Amino acid sequence: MEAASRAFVEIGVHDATMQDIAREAGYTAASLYTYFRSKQEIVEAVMDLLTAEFLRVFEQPLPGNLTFPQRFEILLVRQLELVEKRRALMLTFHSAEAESGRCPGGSHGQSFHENFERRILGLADWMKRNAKPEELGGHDPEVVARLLVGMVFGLLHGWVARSEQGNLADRAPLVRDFFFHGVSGNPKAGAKRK
Amino acid sequence: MEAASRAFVEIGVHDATMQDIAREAGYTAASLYTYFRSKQEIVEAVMDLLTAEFLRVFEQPLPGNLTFPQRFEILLVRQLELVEKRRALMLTFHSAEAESGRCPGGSHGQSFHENFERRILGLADWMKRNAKPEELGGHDPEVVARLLVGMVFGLLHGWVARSEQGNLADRAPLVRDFFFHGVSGNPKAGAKRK
Amino acid sequence: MEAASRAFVEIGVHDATMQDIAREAGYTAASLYTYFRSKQEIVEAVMDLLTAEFLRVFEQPLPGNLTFPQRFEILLVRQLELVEKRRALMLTFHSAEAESGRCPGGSHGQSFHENFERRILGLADWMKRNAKPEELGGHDPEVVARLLVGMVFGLLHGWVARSEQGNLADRAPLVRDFFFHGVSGNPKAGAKRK
Amino acid sequence: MEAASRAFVEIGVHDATMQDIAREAGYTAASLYTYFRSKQEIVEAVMDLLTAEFLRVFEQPLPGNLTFPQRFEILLVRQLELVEKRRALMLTFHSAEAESGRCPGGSHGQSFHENFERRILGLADWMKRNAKPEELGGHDPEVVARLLVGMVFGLLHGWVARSEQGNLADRAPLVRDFFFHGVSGNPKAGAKRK
DNA sequence: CATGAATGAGCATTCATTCAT
DNA sequence: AATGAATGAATGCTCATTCAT
Repeated sequence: MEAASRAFVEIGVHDATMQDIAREAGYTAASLYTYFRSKQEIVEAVMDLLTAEFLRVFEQPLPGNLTFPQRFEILLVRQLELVEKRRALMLTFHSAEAESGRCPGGSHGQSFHENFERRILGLADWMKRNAKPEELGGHDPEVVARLLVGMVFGLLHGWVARSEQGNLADRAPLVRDFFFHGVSGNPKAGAKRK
Repeated sequence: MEAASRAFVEIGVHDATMQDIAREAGYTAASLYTYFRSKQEIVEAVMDLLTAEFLRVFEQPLPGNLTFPQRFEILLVRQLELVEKRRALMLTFHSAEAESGRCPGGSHGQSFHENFERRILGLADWMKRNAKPEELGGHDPEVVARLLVGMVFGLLHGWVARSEQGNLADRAPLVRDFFFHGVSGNPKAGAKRK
Repeated sequence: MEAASRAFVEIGVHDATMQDIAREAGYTAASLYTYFRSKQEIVEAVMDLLTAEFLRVFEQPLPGNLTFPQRFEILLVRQLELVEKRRALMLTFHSAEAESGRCPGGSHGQSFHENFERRILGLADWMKRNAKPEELGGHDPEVVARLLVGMVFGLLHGWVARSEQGNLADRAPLVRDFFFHGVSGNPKAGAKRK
Repeated sequence: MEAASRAFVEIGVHDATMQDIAREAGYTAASLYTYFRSKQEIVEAVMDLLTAEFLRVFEQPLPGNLTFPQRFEILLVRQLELVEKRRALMLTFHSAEAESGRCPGGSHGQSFHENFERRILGLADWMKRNAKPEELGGHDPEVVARLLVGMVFGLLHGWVARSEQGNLADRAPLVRDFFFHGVSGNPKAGAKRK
């Protein structure tokens, strides 16, 4: 699966052939079928692995006596670090989602779509456990999660598009401020941004 | 190109064959080559069309005597309406981005990636023209645009994932509030949301 | 047909499309069908034209009071000049002969093969009319013609292969000597060659 | 490659499809790609094989104490036997030379043209090693080789055109005489030909 | 006479997958 | 467990040819 990830990143999920994956793994294509029933199964396994990494972050323990904004920032940094670490793979999957069209037969398992949703629901769940409703401004946690994941996706996209240097995680304060106060900024803290 | 859009949506950008596109258009595959040099050219033409639609919104005139938040909301509604109208196509393209791998040669024209960026830059430009820097909280307009487009993407994703009923444009107030004040909500207006 | 010749030379008989020929002629492909029933017919027409040029040389009058070797040299120069003038086309056709395989149906008319033979038979006929049997050493005129045309083909090939400068016709004395005396040279004249 | 040769002969180099070659070989078309990267590669491999056969003849040892004419005749017989054995394939290739037009890029490897030249140069080399300059009448060995190969080509052409019976090798004495003495014949031996 | 538009028939090539060894 | 060999099923693209205008 590590090898497959590399192949997907370098060649693209769809364009990577079984040969490519096998070469990366040091096997022949035929051998892959000892471990996976199909290419689709490999794709899904790699996707699942990635999603699992994200979900695991939501379950990592946090220091007990923190406020929601403090816990939020820690989570955000962890997520951004993970995004950064897996950025190539994430973008690759973002590009392969509908590859198989509208699920002919509806049977091809975990699409990227589904994985994206699982990540959002995981975050929404974390929100429910870590924030009181009024700390989310009364918003539906799932919607909030959706907006946040979207924002991170937007950042990721720009980060890659411009081959930006520096850590994506450095953007955490920006995202945190935006998340809590929007463009109006933190009125209590006063405006002091880049 | 209308036919191609339909085929892409139904079958997926990659899986749609020239036969599929042609059938949808009432032609044979060979005929398509009278108008496009390759399948890739069709894909790019459709992408460009979609991007052009978005960019056009940024140039539509707005009533003169409006505040930035008011102008913002109008733009947001227009964008959301467009997203809604083209939702299937957008999701399809979101899934086909890296299809050709890591751009061997870097020459295959307008990828989805590029189109996504053009949309963000178009929005950033609109921000510069319509908001004073302090109205964006001093943030870089491009970053703000990126976050906003990301949020909309997140909403679109959920909307489709759950085959949500109702207009996506109905979410405009939600996004507006979130954009200006984050989860903390509009302190002046008081918190009274669903 | 001039345009077709150009297209054949530049692109190859098989690879030249009707579009190519038409472009060269200043027409559209469809228009060609006003004058020729098929591409095959164009190919044959061009071939025939070339063969006719060769055959015409065999009918050009020669000064009356010349010896066979003298007449031979004049003919040779004329042939070589023609070969030189049409060298590109000749080589092109040499490359397209069996293109259509073993004549499926046997109906596709004048192949290059046939044209090659017509040229040989024309030369054999000229030999019969211009040389007494003993002047050909008692050889069958057709065989002699075949050997001679072969030699010229060999020269042409090398001439093109090495982009040789100078006139091919300059080789006439060489070929004449070889034709009459082989490598042993003209015993009467003594050996004085390059 | 044996199968490819058969297919080329029967159907023509260009018209033979991968299917044809595969069928002849008892495989499917896809299987051919296990051994050759493209059809062009097959063509070149078969050409090379043929050329190699010819070149090998030039390296076969000859009895030591023979005169040049005697060695020449032995070589000639061997060449003619090879031409006879491979006649169909040779004629097929003679027809496929310029198939790819004027070598766009000039890189498509061994064309027939090149193979033809290699054969001539091989013969020229043999001449240099086996004949004293005066035995070639002072002629450039390459030119002599070119003329000789041309003559053989002319004979081959006629042999096939008329589906001639009998061995092509039987013509060796004819070619030898012509090569050494031209149409004037061997003055020492007196004229006694068919 | 000329052509834009359209197409049927092909063709080289790719690739996930199978299976005997 | 591993693979060399093989393939069925596609797929993008080409091109000679037709025909209504």
